[in-house]
Amino acid sequence: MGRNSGFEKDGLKKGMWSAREDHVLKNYVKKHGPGNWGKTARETGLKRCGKSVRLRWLNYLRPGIKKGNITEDEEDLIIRMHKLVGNRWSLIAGRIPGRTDNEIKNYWNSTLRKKLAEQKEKESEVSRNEMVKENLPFPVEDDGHQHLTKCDVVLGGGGGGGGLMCFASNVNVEEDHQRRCLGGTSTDTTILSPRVGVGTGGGANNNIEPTGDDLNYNAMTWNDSIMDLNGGQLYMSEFLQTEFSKFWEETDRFMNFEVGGCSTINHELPNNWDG
DNA sequence: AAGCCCGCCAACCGCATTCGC
DNA sequence: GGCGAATGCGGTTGGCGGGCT
Repeated sequence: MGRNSGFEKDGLKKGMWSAREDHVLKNYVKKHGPGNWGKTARETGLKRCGKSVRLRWLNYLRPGIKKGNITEDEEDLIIRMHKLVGNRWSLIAGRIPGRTDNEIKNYWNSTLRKKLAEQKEKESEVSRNEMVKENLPFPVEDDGHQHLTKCDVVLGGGGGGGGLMCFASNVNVEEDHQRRCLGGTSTDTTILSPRVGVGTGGGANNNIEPTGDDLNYNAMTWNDSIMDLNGGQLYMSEFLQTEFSKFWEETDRFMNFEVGGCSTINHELPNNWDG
């Protein structure tokens, strides 16, 4: 498996690592600690470039590396994280102990992408809009607007104040949406019906407001939300420190969107839920 | 049995970012 | 601030191995 073992190019060894090379690298790192990979490569006499040495250590030799199949829980987390951050493999790997970005990337490209595509294919066979419409107290016509899907999470970065907040809306966003559409000023890209969101800090302009009425035309688009995260490493890192199991639990409780169409089912927030 | 195909995954590569001087 | 080296990251490559014909 993998590259062929031990051919040389420009005086540097390429391809698969031998057991002896692993042994040498392990011993060296044990003595001197990880890092300074160029020096490590030179002093071990491994005839590998620093990059190769670093990669071998991080992806294979480093203590705590978990080998073997990805569990269902891990897979679930990968899918959810990927929805949030996209191909940020190192970020995703950071939330899954013992797994490397390379492993997750490979797993995604070889297994999950295909799996999800098949799943989506199946789902598209069902007329979801019809199902959803049945749950609404008034007739709905599809207006082609972009809507959240069940697993989407609305993220907003806020200025000032640390910590995370999680909010949810208990307005009937569908009704709200229809009302605003009648007003004739909505846009195609506005997220019209967020039910649950997370943001950092409080009260900043670019937080998605938690009420349908306030969720106006300056609301963030989905892409804006992601861009905001990318632009705010601090917020993202704070977010990634959250207890995900609890977070998803809350998310699942309130997000009952179905894919496509105007599709919310009104949920009242529990009185004691304070986000 | 032999040849072919394809999925898996370790490793490579190029680019971006960070660090140290 | 500029520059080179080191490090980090994500896309891609390519060979092994198993399944299929």
